[in-house]
Amino acid sequence: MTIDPFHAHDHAGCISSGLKMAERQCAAEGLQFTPVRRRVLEILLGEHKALGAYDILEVLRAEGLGAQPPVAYRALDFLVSHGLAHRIERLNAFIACMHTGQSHAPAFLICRSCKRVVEADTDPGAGELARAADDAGFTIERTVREALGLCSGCRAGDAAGAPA
Amino acid sequence: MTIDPFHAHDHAGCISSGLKMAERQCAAEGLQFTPVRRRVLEILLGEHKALGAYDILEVLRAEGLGAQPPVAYRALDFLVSHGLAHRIERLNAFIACMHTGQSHAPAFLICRSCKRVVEADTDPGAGELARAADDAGFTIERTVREALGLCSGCRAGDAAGAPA
DNA sequence: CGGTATATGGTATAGTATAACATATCAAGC
DNA sequence: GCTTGATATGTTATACTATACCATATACCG
Repeated sequence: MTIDPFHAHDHAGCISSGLKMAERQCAAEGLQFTPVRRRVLEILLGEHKALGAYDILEVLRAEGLGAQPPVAYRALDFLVSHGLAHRIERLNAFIACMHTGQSHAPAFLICRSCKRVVEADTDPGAGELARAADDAGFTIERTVREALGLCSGCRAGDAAGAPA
Repeated sequence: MTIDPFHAHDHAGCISSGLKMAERQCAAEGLQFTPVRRRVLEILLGEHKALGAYDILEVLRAEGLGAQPPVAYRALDFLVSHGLAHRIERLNAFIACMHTGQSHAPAFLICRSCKRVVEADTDPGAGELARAADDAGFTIERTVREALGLCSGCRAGDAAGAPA
């Protein structure tokens, strides 16, 4: 695991290095890293939480970068399809990738109390899904692996409910 | 794995035994297995595919069992919260449980071609999510594990597109 | 049989996502 | 530099998914 947002870290560094990685990748692959796409990634990098498409749209709208849902969805589709962001199925929401460049099979830990999400990089060939697929002769193309629960900080203060 | 819907099996048996298991469990736990709940489970058992809440509502409506979305969602919530059905996050849809009674951490294999879904029962303590959670001091309460790809039958006939 | 919890029926609305079409911009070759 | 084809943006309208809320009915228990 590279960055653990459940604990203290250089957060300004998350944003700037995330943007730099994305610029480099887009240049290398001949992709257009347009202002809207860049800004959406920046918004996602600004939080270690998953943001809904409409949360992002609200920001874009306030900044005059686009007012209609397709603007946000298109930018998110671009980021997700090039591995710069991930969709969290359980939350119908999106989060910046924390492992850009590495080929990975991401898994996510989602804290129900503080809402933060950590991306854990895992071995694509390992795990229960791969074993079950082997047994059934099933060819995996994409996996969704998300755990909900409490991060260590929230468990300390809160065994059941959800404060902020 | 108990039943593999990707291959031939006694499908009438899926339905009748699924209903019987549910009756038994509801009786044992003092739950009301009402007509709507029973019918929704039966509809789900009739397919090894995930059905959307509105697909189910359509059937209920045609049969005079309820016409509004909350009717379907309430029955589905009941079934899911008692382990008689599962929600497939990736599809925003629902499927009957194929392992009723066993305490389990289900994982799903979803064929993008024939749309069938198989439930694989796995060891809750194993896998990449559990390892990542241990590393981070995270307490898992629920997991989502879904793989998308091609089942063996569909891979044979179709390497890329989706026929039926 | 009266009271409390649970289930049903319904209206209205919130939240998530995409189809379809028009316009603009980019990137490359001539 | 201009044409051309591909890519990106802007917008309208609508489809799909889900829940809050209120009223009524039924079930279960003392």
